[in-house]
Amino acid sequence: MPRNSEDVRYRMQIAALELFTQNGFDQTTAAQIAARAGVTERTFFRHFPDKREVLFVGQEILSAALTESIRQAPAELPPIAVLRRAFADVTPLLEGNRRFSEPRRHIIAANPALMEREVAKHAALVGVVADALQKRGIVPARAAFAAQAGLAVLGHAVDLWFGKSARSLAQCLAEAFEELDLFVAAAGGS
Amino acid sequence: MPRNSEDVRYRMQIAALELFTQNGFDQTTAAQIAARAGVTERTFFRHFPDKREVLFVGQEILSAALTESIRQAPAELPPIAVLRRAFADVTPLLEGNRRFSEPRRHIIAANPALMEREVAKHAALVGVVADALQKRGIVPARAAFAAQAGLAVLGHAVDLWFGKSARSLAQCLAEAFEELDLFVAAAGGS
DNA sequence: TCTCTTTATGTCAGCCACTGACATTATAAG
DNA sequence: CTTATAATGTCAGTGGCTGACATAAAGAGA
Repeated sequence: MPRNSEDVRYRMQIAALELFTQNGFDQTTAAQIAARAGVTERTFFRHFPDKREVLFVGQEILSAALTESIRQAPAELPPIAVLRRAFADVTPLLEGNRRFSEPRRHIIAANPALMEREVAKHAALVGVVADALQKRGIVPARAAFAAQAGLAVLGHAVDLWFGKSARSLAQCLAEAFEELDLFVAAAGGS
Repeated sequence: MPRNSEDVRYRMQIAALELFTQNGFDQTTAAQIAARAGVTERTFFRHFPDKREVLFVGQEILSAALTESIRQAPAELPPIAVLRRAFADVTPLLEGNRRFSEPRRHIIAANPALMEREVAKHAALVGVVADALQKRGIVPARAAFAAQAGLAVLGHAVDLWFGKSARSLAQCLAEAFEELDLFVAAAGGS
């Protein structure tokens, strides 16, 4: 019965990426994005609660995927191993989205309001992951800490991946976890 | 030569707190705040870059005070001790602002857009503190970690302080640091 | 093929956050 | 009592975002 709503949504995301890259976020109006996608401004705001959110829809998919992987992990695994596994599980998802997430990064980094939203989304993701760990019986404080540290590692891995190297995301993840190990080992000193 | 600009700014902050508490953030217009302070909407936006910011001006003072205390701390102190000292230094500042920070908390907690700003400000504060620690010769990774952990302790202390107890902020800080010690000691197990 | 129903979209009016440009006041220095 | 300076007032305008109602697309059933 419904129209092809997914398609419209996708076209608006693409249009937004193009326009934001060309002219910047502030210089692009919601009406322009909608027009390029062949719809009306009103339709834009029916799909996205605000103009910024057109850049952050993928985050929820990642959030759900991580939660699911954590839920299904073997019961005997310690928190860090659970996260390692979860990150490996979402690797294809992240790799498939690189085309979009790379310009997205530049757009966000260039705009304070978008940085604000990004930070908030990150905090929310940390909370979701911490909750998922808690449901495995891990005490809240340790779950929160593991979530924070784990997502820091994931973020670092993605940073490496977006660097000019040709390494795969899986390799970058392995490197990032190794750096964490080195850091923890070195901290034994003081 | 200038008019009493500080006074106007202060009146707008008070007016905003009152109106936000009474009617909520979204239901209060910038023009209403300005009118209650005896000025124009335009003047409001000359003092605050946006409507939310009227609730976040104190943050910069705290940020500056912390940075200064960290800079002046004895060279031999380890990061956590530096932060402990800095938090003690800003205790009177925080205690003097309790009248405002308490309603502020409720207003912010009730509004997602304000929570977003709060999270961003917190992240910025962590960055500033980490920088200040770095300038004392602490390596970036450890400085960032100490800043994050330290501000978590401070936040927890303030949470305790805002609880229904009659404890002083200094007492709450001591308790929060003790909890950190216990947590670290317990983590020795795994 | 023709309804009929459901859902997405179009249209329109309107509020409010925020800004630029220029005029006007208050304050303190002389 | 001037006068220079910084703060405020005034006004018009843009754009984000919303509610209400009308319209169009697409599938289900006759």
